[in-house]
Amino acid sequence: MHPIGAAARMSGVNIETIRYYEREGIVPRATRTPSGRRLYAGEDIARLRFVKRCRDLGFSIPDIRTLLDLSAGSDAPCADVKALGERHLRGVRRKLDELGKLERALAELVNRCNTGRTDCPMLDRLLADSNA
Amino acid sequence: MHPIGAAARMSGVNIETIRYYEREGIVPRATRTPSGRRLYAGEDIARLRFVKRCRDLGFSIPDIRTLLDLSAGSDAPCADVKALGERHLRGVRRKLDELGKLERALAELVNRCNTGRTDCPMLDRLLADSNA
DNA sequence: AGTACATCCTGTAGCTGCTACAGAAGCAAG
DNA sequence: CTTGCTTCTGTAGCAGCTACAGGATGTACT
Repeated sequence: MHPIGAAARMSGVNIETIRYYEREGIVPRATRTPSGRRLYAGEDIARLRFVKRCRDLGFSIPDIRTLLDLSAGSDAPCADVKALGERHLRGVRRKLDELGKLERALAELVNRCNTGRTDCPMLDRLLADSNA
Repeated sequence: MHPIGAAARMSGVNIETIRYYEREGIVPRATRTPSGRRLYAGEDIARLRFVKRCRDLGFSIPDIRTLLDLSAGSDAPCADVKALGERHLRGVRRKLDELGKLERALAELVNRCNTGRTDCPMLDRLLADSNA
């Protein structure tokens, strides 16, 4: 059984975030020492690591709750997990697309800027009356 | 002079957000009718549109403040604008890169999932002890 | 004049997912 | 027994809005 600092190091989730997850019920309330300090067993740390990996993949907290529920159920949840993953993937791809467009627009604006001139093409564009 | 609803339609910034921008000092306090309603002139709406375009390009509120200051100054700020744009562009590219990695990792996980099996490769991966 | 309805006002609270304190207490080593 | 690290609870803050509540105002129609 490890105190929260060790659990943080082992899971990669920082201390404050672990406490936050506990408050939110993403991880169960940790057992406590008589003085009230949290203690984590291997499976608790595994769960933290699971949450961390999901977060690193961009899953939202509600999605992670669902994934945890699915992983706890005894039936075969692969279809549900896959569906959730695909939905999330579509969201990621949409964002990627939007960010790509944004990058191109921004790069074009910045490229127009030839330092040393009095007027600024980028500002002019941003200030323009129309959207054309 | 237009009331806030018209200003919102014309600028593409929604009403609550306009009020928020005023509170935050991103746009100056609008003139009021005797009864206290906001009135917007053409230049006010242009400023809102400027802010909107910057937001659409992903600039932060503090950055937009800077851009507004630069556009208000009488000297040639193109170098500064360009520098700010490039800094932001680097951030966008970094995000794009991270999101791309995430997309690949997620796609790989989802692809492993062949519905209909009892175990779920994606869950297994997320639950695994190691990071390998 | 009355009335129905849209628009607007201020002020405050909520969203996401943490992060950062403050102030107090416990714990381990020398 | 003191020093210094860790942990505790509870609360507030971040970004950038968005969504009320509860009230006032404006406008159009009868």
